[in-house]
Amino acid sequence: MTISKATLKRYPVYLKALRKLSLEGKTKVMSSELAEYVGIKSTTIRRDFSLLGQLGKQGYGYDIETLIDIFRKELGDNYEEKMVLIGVGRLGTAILNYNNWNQVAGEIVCAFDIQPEKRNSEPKVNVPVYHISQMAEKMPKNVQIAILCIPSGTQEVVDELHRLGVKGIVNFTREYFVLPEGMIKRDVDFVAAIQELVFEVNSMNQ
Amino acid sequence: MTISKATLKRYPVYLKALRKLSLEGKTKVMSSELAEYVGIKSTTIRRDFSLLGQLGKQGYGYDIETLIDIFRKELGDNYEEKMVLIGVGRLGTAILNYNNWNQVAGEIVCAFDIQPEKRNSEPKVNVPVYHISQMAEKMPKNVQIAILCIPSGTQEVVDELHRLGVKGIVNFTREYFVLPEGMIKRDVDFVAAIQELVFEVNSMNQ
DNA sequence: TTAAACTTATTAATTAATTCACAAATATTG
DNA sequence: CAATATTTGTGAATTAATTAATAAGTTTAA
Repeated sequence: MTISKATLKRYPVYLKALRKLSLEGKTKVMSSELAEYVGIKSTTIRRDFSLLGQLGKQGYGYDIETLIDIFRKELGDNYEEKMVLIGVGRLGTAILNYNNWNQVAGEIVCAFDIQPEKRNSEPKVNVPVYHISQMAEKMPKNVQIAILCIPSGTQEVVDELHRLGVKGIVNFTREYFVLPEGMIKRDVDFVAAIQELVFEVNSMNQ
Repeated sequence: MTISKATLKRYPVYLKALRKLSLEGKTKVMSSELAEYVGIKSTTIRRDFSLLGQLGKQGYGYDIETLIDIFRKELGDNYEEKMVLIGVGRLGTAILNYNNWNQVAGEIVCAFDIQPEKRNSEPKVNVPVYHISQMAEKMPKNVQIAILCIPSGTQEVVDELHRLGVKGIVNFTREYFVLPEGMIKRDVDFVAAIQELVFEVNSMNQ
């Protein structure tokens, strides 16, 4: 069975909401309740959930802890995915630190930059930083995901990552690049998000 | 005429690619060429473009500068949207600086934080920072969009923004909050992006 | 100048995603 | 314990988005 892209995008949203509800002391939730919480129709939620099994109980609802466990498993909390970060600038550093706070889908094990000495001397940088030209030698085994925070030279880096067997890219760069066959990426582009929002807000006005 | 959500999300992608092409010295582009570049089917591209008018010429293609002009106008480069940023931590500071680099859909005019004195003394913070309790007094006129980078207390801030007439939120927080009626938001959640990617990469493997 | 080769724009067809409607199961109440 | 009220899970129907097919306009080359 294959889960649709649209559904896949909603799972992290559900997990986030369920954690919040759990923190508030709730132990069960109905699809209609969750629907109001996350702004997704209850019937869509039930459909999405049902793809992972019969998670609920008729006349009752869903047990929050059970759901969280299932989503954690599905979304990777238990995969302990090893990741690398490329480009330890302000944004890259923000992400490295962010990584410590929360329950994330794995951990960043090392980073690459064109100024490794400088980066390594910064107290906020909490993983070893190697020169970007040493990716082939220094890339740890079984790294499937790279987080890209460099302002330029993206294509070369992506091609090298591909050669080294990296499968997925979380892309913070604004540069365009061609994604090699067999790789997957997710863009995290807040400038694009702002542009969309400006467009929508202004078309809402008139 | 109303443009679909899916199309709206692609416009910033096109703009980004067109700028890159322009920078490379190209002056015209065919939909099939652009398709390969951005990984979107050419027919989808033509359909998306056609919603904004007859932008191309049969047998020729599209003039890149014309397209860029049109997208800039549509996406807000010319709106000079005034925005505020809330939460001047590592991530917030990264965004403030990011804002300087690129052509963005407007500018961040001021920020709010719980430690305004500290933030104002940091050299990298290039806009005035006010205490978050002073939003009502210090919020500039005509701010429609707020960028949210706070780790907690989100709901209260969002409700206050709503009262102050802010229409759109670019949400970097991971906390869940209920979006007040009439507001729009865009989530920029790289943890969610990673989780999706982990899920997809691992289901790709087997 | 004309015909062949292209490329967009748009109608029609297809595929993907969402929502409806209701059966099946559970909980609650008198 | 029986009857009623809930709430999930899922086929069927609907709506949204993408892709195919092709008509109409441009360019190029002989």
